Amino acid sequence: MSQHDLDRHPLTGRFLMGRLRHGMTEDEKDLIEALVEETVTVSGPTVVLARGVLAERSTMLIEGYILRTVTENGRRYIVGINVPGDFVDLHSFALKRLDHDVITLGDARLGYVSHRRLSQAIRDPHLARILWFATLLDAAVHREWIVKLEQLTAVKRVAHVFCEIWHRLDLVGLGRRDGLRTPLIQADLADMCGTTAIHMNRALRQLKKEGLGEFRRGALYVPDRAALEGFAGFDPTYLYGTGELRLRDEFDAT
Amino acid sequence: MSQHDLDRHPLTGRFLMGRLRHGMTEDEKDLIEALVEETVTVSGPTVVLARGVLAERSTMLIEGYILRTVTENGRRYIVGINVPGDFVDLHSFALKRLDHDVITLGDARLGYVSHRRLSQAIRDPHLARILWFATLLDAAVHREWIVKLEQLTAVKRVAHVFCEIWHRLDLVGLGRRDGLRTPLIQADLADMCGTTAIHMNRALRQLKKEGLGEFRRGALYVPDRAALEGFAGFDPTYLYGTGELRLRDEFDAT
DNA sequence: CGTTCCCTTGAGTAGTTTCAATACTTGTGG
DNA sequence: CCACAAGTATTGAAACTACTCAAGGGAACG
Repeated sequence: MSQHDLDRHPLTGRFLMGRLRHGMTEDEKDLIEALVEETVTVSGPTVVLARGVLAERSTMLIEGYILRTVTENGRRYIVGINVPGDFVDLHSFALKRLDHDVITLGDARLGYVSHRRLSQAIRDPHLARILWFATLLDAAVHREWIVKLEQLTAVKRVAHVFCEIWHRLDLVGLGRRDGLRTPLIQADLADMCGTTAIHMNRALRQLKKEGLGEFRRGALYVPDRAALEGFAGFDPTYLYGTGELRLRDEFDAT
Repeated sequence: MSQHDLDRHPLTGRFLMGRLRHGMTEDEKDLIEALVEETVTVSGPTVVLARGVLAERSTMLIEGYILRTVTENGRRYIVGINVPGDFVDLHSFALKRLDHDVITLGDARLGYVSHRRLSQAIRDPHLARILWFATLLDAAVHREWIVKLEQLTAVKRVAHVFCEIWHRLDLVGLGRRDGLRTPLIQADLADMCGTTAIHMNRALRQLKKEGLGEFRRGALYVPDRAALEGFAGFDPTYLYGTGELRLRDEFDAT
């Protein structure tokens, strides 16, 4: 089903895959694919869009990972992570200047979309709502992070982060069976979970000790996915791909 | 300046006040005011929109406060608070079903806007971008909460919450000189800061001891606002009302 | 005048941070 | 191919922060 989609839309074929993509027409998919004016491949940490800089384009993440970070008092905090198919800074189209930095992690392939073209595209109200929806998905993920930071200890937080990344990879057809591979290091996980790298190290050890997962240089090996998700209290509903919140035909109704 | 605006737009006159409102034409303001089909006054906790329920209208908060909550394992977590002028569940227009509950706090006045009318309204691309912007502001606030939960101890978290509410009230012309009055109780503050009511009680005592602010039955008295903001590490830039991120003429340019 | 909701306090336990020090890994230049 | 440097991962001990359980106090409202 989605292989044809990926062949036809090699740059944006994962955009909203598993979510609203089934509600998009072929014309709309083609149009979004055509929005990408230029693609680049980068390696190592590259700033896609820095806080406070006037944005004139947005970026589709085609391959690789991206972090959204805030630096305060010399320390870095991570407020989100992106996987392929994410229109990572689409919100800069309306905000114009972001409150955070958008930075690649490891090797990544990016597609640039000028705001001029986006302005044209949103003249179609249906397409506008699809793009709007995509930015609101980010906000839903933010809320889940807030809940989990309010609720969980460090061990469970990192377990939840793993579950989320894994599920998001699944949604766009990149999930593996036994875990995940990312360029993340322990310090990154710490910055995502609001803890120190030292404590994160102990948290990972505990995960391993309890047989929930083993993290070794960016790769997580999970013997029992359900056990990990249960431990973290992970419920993928907030990702709007499965479960009660998933969009059905209502979207076009009103 | 804004008094005339409030007279002319008694229901929606605070919408985006201090932010993008200066970039709206009189026609647009009138149009938004006319979106409100019905207003209601409620007292006590009232569910504006519950998680998972198909939304067919959105709600403008005209007076009072609203909380966004998530209930998990029998415990409530607060992921955001709204003040007058907030289009509290505008995001339900694109999401259709929310991942969280939207609940009034104390007495409140609400204005309902049907999604049918919103669909009409966003045929105007400029208006669509204004509404889009409003929902992205929420996301920016979410990110700040994430950073602060990752960064701060309970005492500083609650101080930050106070600073945020105060500043947001200022933006819509409702800020007081000496602090703020809300229907919040200590348990609410605890649920916002990811701590227990007992610990919140001790945190508030410490705030008082250090002369930063005294919280008594919903009212906060602050002798030195700058001291409180410094203590919390509060920087209002993320609210997009002042500072480097504030929207200038760029919005209409592209 | 009692009930209910909200606030307060103490003591013991669990989770996290900090500082200091030590290993392991990977890539680079000699 | 080895030695080194830089980045990453690991460990221990003491101090701090927050949680839980248990109990009591105070104000508001019928």
